[in-house]
Amino acid sequence: MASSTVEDYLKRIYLEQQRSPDTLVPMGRLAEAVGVVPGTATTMVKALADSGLVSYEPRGGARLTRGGEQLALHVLRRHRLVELFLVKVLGLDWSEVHAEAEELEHAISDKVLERIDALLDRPSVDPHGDPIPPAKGRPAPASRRSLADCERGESIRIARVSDQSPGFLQFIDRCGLTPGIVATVDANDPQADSVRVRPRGKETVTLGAAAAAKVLVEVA
Amino acid sequence: MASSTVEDYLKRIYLEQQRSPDTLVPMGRLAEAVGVVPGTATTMVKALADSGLVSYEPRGGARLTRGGEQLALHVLRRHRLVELFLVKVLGLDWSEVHAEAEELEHAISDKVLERIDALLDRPSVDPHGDPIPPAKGRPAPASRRSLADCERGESIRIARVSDQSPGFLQFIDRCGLTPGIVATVDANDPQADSVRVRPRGKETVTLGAAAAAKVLVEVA
DNA sequence: CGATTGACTTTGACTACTCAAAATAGTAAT
DNA sequence: ATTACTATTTTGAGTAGTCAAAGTCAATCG
Ligand SMILES: [Mn+2]
Ligand SMILES: [Mn+2]
Ligand SMILES: [Mn+2]
Ligand SMILES: [Mn+2]
Repeated sequence: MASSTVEDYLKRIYLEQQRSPDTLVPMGRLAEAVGVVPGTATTMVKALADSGLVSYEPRGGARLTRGGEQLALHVLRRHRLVELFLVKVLGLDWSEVHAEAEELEHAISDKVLERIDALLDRPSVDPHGDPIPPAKGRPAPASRRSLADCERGESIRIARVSDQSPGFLQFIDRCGLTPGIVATVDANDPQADSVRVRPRGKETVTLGAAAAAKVLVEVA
Repeated sequence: MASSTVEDYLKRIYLEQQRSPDTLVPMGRLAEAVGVVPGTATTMVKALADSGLVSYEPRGGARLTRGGEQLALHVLRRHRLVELFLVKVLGLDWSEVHAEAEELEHAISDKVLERIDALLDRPSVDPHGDPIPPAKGRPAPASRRSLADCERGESIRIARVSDQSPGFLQFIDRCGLTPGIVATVDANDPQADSVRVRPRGKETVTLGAAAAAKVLVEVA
């Protein structure tokens, strides 16, 4: 059985790998993501390599093996199903479920997970729009296009919000830019470093480029 | 924050204390209950004593302090609410929820616990008939009288089953002796070391004294 | 080329938890 | 009052995970 520490490392490596595919995840990045000092990450990754869960190149970085990826996806599946469950069944706010799921993802058995999946009617995305990995196999690739990449006049649908911090999620909520919503891009001025967007039926909002980059979209 | 290990020790001490009130819990008993060797329990209990959660008398045993008891009750509340939740909301069998709750009891936040409590409509007993400790204060004292203590002809109600092992619970289920059921005692022969009992609307069943002692009752 | 810099690795130490096995202290029996 | 038995405690060692700080590597820059 993988400890919850190991599960968190694998999940983190997976997510970092998604952000820049075909590259090794450097130890500094991983340490930052997991919340430890770099030396700790090095030590841990060497142990993971010994268990065959990652491959490790000294001074290069780490990459998940097939086995490590499967485990990471299983953790991610638990995390995201739990998040959706907390929102849909227990009525928590989408801004607070990430922290809850961070613990619960390690305590849910396969049996309970299956019940949750059934109760939610086999959902495919979590409250933040992130794809829920299937019980086996890889998840559908998620949108990589953000509001910051949109042209003026485009009509798009909000797909995911890639920042889990409660404050940002609450802000997005107030703007009405939650996943699923259709919106039109009123302006995108690189010089002004900002994007103006109008969610259907709501008022126009202006986001700085950094914020806009955290809101992923798909064609409406 | 108390680790899950600490939480389990405290819970175990509490439960052993319930079984024989006004006595210290000896280290052998505690070690057995927690699933470690006696030396480990001694070490741990000394650490708990240093944190003020238990009082410890060498070669006597341990007892919870007020603080330790509160923590133990909080863990027990989570454990039992989770059990009921798993049965009522996710449809698991009462014979399997104990093992699940053993993990989940350490991962549930106060907020989630409150939602579960509300969703279940502030229940007072878990699927095995054990009282759910209130958010603050002590739980109602549970019945201590067992089927083995009943007289022939008595009409009683099954209150709790004090053995959480799946096999025993499934057996009890088949007999129809689940908590809440009313039954009449057909015979209780100390010589035969067995009790015959007839659950309302079901067939008479015969239990050995040891099994009967694990089925707690109250006046019907 | 050599020096500087910044990321990475190594080392040593610490906390939390555990077991095996030896030492000890009561208790019970001779 | 010894002796024997049993529960408990102590000791020594090991695993998992972590940090601080010192050491190393390699890329970059003068
Ligand atoms: Mn986690
Ligand atoms: Mn999410
Ligand atoms: Mn537990
Ligand atoms: Mn129970």
